[in-house]
Amino acid sequence: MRLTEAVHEHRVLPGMKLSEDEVGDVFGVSRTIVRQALRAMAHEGLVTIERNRGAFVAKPSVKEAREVFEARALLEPQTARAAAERATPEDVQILEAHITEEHRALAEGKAGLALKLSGSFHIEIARIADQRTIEAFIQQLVSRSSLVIALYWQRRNALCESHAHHALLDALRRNDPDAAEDLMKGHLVDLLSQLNLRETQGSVASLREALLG
Amino acid sequence: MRLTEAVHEHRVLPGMKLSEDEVGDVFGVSRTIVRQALRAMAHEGLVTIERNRGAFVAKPSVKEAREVFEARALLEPQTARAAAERATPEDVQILEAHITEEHRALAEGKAGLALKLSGSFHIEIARIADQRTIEAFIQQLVSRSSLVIALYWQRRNALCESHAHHALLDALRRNDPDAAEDLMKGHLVDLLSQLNLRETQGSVASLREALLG
DNA sequence: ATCGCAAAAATCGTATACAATAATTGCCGG
DNA sequence: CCGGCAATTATTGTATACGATTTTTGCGAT
Repeated sequence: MRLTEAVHEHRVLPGMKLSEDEVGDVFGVSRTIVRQALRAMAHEGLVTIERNRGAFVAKPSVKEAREVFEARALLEPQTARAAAERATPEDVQILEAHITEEHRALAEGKAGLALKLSGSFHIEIARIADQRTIEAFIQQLVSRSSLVIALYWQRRNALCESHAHHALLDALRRNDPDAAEDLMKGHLVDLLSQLNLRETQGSVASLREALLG
Repeated sequence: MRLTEAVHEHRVLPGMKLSEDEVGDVFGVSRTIVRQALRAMAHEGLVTIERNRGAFVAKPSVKEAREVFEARALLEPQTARAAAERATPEDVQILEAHITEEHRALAEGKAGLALKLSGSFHIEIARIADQRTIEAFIQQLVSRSSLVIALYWQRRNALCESHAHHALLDALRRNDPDAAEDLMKGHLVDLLSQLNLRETQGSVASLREALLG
């Protein structure tokens, strides 16, 4: 859904209220549909719903941020290993395209889009590993990581990322499970180390502006 | 929700149709509420929704069954380790109560209830580990495991289970992370080994009967 | 008797209307 | 001038109504 993308691309920020009427107006759909979408997003941890108060973009706590990366540390290295065992040339090609897109987005200054693509790289690896169940979990974790990054990221440059992804791609191309597992583990540690896990409160702008701008 | 419990206790079986009107009648609520619940259950993999056809209790394929246990194998041993590091006497007491209830349910011939309690034992361990994110994943996996068991279980006796849970409880009581991790790993392997992962098609009885009986 | 097609019934998807709850505003008293 | 209470406004929760799609049923032809 487009609202999910807006969250992934940091066009709507944690804490922002997602009024049912307002979202419905923006997308030209009824509240029924909006409610469905919001509840689905709540299930993935992207929004929190407070009874009789409405839906808000989730603001992961520091503890939750750590939990997300701990869960990723349990799931992704092993998944990268399995992916390296199974990766075909077609898979490698798809991942290459992903990285290319990611670079282009960065070059065009679209940091939000680049972040979203960077996340889908991880999801694609789970798909290559042929683990749909784990893939769904990783998708959730990547989504929530995006919120964590919106809240706790220190640097503004995401250059380090692309290097790690390149190295992972190489390991998959060589069908080298050990390398893939280690690289993924290191990559996650790197990501976590670049977070500033202290309390901050993000600013909340206008929803309509963020979606239409 | 009560419908979720009915699935966990094998009172409604995989493949059974969950008509919105019928479920609404049984519980005395509107279709709106039923739809919310069904969509939530679909998100957890308990039911599958086919557009314009309705919701059905999910029938995990053999591949999906394997995936569920592979995911559990990635998450639960580490979680048991963490739980063993943190377990307090109160935690141990809660788990003991769980096992007692489980035994009583078995003694009373309520196999479905015993199965549900056996699942909540695993979830409780994640709670003790203080990992809410992973806890939510394990909850999903336990739910889906219940469906897998309904479809692929061979023996009718679940006695082996209680022994494994006892041993795990001991490891937690002794705050022995290594033992907890190994025991959990072995427990999951045992569970998987008792499944007959060949295609079967379960019989589907009447919904209203199953819920009200 | 069986297959195919058409009409009827049932069921789901979406929109809208009404009720319940929370947030806001304005007023009054201190 | 400030704080608290009441009425108003806004927003969500739930039910219901209508349209779309699918499934079933019944009839007729082969």
